[in-house]
Amino acid sequence: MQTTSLSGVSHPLPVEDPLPIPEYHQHHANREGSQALERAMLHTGVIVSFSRGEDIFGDDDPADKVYKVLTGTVCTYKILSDGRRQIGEFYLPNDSFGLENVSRRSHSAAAITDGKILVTKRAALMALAGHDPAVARQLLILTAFELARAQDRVLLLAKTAEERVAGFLIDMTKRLPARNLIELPMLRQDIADYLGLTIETVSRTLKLLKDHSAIDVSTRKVMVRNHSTLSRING
Amino acid sequence: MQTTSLSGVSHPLPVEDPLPIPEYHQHHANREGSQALERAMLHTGVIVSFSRGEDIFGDDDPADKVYKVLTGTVCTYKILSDGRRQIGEFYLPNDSFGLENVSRRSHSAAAITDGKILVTKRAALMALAGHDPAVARQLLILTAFELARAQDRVLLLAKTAEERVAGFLIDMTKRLPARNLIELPMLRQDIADYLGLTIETVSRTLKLLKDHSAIDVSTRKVMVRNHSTLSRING
DNA sequence: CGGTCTTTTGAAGTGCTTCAAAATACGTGG
DNA sequence: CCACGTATTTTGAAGCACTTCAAAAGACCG
Repeated sequence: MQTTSLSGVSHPLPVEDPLPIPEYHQHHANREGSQALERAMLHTGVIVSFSRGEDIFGDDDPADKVYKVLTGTVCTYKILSDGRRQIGEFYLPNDSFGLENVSRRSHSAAAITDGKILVTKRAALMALAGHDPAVARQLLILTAFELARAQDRVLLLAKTAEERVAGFLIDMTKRLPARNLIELPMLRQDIADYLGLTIETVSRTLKLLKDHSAIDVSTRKVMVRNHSTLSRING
Repeated sequence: MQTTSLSGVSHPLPVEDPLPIPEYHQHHANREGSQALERAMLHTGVIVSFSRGEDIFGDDDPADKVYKVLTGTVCTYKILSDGRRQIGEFYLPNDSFGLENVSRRSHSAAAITDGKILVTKRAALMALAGHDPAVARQLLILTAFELARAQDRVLLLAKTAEERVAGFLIDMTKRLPARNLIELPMLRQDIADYLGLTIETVSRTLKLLKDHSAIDVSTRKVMVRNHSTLSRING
């Protein structure tokens, strides 16, 4: 297996211990087939290291690869005409991205933190899926799962600032390993660009949630004090 | 094949002439496999007639079926806590929906106009996909295509009212058969709920686009006068 | 510690919403 | 085909949630 680095430094990468898989994913990466796709990607793919802020692919690049986060956090984003940045999605360890069926990217992807991703040619995966139903099945499940994610995001963006922030935090508790302590890999600006708000509104809204005794906030950590309050606010 | 009606009236349904397929879809429903899934769905599925306003499935229903619009227009939607309705997506003839990987629906689906849909058990499709790679492939392509759609919607909702309406109209020109004359199957309120705006803002914004000589508007038709102006406004 | 980046806080501005009502389109029975 | 009642769309004026602009406070890192 090749190992390359976007920053030009090559990392010989030992195959690591299986990463802890959040419950969220275990539920979907279930039964037969789960390992088949994993093996297929590891076999045909390349591990790439990246550092914070680095671009992984650009807007309008050919969409011929599929990605899986091994460590670190990645986001897709697009710069709007007025200069604002909208983040499409955050991808945490074990999340796959780049699954959408387009010829060219409509988003860019960038690293939120240092990390490693597994990069696989889509065509190679499709070929494997063509004669291994387990691979095909798992690829479909992943894609259909990402679809549900994107649909939930459409709903989130229809809500008020307080509901968006609450929804974001609830989603994070489900995606991160520790249930009540959210260790945020991203900055306030990233959260703002994800929720379609300004950084000031995010800051003020977090304070509001804190005043409602729903959470405790520090710069990079959010402690969920009252999950039901948060859920109620989420709507 | 069975034929049922949600309105309780049974329609004996002759197999109709092949529906005109918009270019948009031809591009993706290409080559080998396209017919395989189509045949699979027709073979294992049921055709259901519905009339305007009727619900096709409800929020929290088991998500065990996949749908394809034959005629008419369908939308998925969710009622938010404050009573507002957010439309997830519109589905036009030949569009598939309900592909997302969840156990229960997070949206409801309803008919925007009278029409017919093809309803297939997801499990049946998955079983067929398990021993026919062409079916599996086409199912993945459809799902990955729907994913790209949903991601584009996230971007749309980040924009200004004028950009949203322009973007909506451009999308419609791509999805509907006639290129410059958009025959809207939905009401202003549906458009508003789709774009996360109020009906008043949609009305005012359409007028604005008309004043910019980008379009002509009547109640159920929009004529695109200047596609490049519309694209520029879209951002 | 000193410098820089990030976050918070405050005050004023604005794009969209809300509320209200007129104008128009639509369906239906006569 | 017209008249009438209802549903939809448009238009106007006021309000508000979030943004913008500005600056202080705090966090991070060599």
